[in-house]
Amino acid sequence: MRADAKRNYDRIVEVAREVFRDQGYDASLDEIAKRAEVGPGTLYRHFPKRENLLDAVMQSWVDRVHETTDKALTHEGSDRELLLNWFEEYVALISQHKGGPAKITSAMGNPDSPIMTKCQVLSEANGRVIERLGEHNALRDDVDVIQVCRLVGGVATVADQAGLDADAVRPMLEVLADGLMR
Amino acid sequence: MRADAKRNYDRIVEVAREVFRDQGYDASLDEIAKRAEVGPGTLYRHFPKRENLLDAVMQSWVDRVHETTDKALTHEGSDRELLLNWFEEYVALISQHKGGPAKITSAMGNPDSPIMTKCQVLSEANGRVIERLGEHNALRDDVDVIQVCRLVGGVATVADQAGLDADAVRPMLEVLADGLMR
DNA sequence: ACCTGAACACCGTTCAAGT
DNA sequence: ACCTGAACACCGTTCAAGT
Repeated sequence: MRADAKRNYDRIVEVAREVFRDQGYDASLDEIAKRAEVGPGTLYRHFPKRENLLDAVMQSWVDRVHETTDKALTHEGSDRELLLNWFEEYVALISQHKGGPAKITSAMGNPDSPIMTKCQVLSEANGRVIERLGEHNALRDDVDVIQVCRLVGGVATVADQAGLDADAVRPMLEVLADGLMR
Repeated sequence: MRADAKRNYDRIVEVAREVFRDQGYDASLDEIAKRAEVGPGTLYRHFPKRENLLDAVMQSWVDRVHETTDKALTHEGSDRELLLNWFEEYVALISQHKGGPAKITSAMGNPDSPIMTKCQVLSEANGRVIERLGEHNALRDDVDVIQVCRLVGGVATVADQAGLDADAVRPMLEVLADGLMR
């Protein structure tokens, strides 16, 4: 990649991260191009679909997912508390930007999505937690990782779109945790 | 209301019902106006916000909600089966149009939404089922009607946006049902 | 090879003119 | 009182011209 191309690429991603944070995932691409001081064509050259830009923005967020999962697995307390705590972290992880929970959760399990690799990161994180609880025989034996992603993602999506706070989300996650445990 | 106004109102709603069914809730209002053979201003006069049009389109659907609830309450079988069967009907009811589950579920509990009365119909329907199961002491005593609407609506939203079929939805509803029962 | 920015298409929304 | 449709603003997307 040529030096000026890389410079533009980085500027666009940096600006997009700010704009998505402030205005959500449906923010105007035109404004992102303007703020990054590039023509709209340049943005399209680097990111043919909006989701390609989302994927680039989420790149720096992968590390945080791993850290959060590591930390959740060291949780002291009952299996139920561990699971519940993880679900809250999961909701927080995918709710960084308005509109994020819906986009991420609907892409989950779709191999053609531009954000597929990010979905895999989340799916694997969930897998680690489920596996740990599986060692204790704490979960139903028919639980599917992707189903759990969709269930918790569904709660996050509703919370995001209805503007619910953590206090309103918690009891819903409790229902999920109870429904998933033996 | 003047005769020509009523005629236009009815035409718009009729056309909108078809277009929403074919293209989902995000269909172009311009196209609806064109197909109904009215100017865009006429559509805006009758329906200042898109959701006012949704509300009018959903009017004829209220009867079906009541019928479906009546039928679900006569279900022979265990409490769990009754609840599960009702959840499946609920998902079907709010999934008539693409984009519907998200709009309806995020409006749930918001008194300012133009589709508030439709949300109340759904909430009351859920209340009747919960009350019935409450008589048998089958449910946790801390379940809130609106939480149930959000949980089942969240599953419906994810299914709608990811294009999942009934077979993929069922196990998720089972988790919800199990999590809600004692 | 990459960028620019004019140009196009589409959509929501408003409002002056008309009946 | 209601309708019409031109007009405006905004946005995504493309592509010929330029470096």
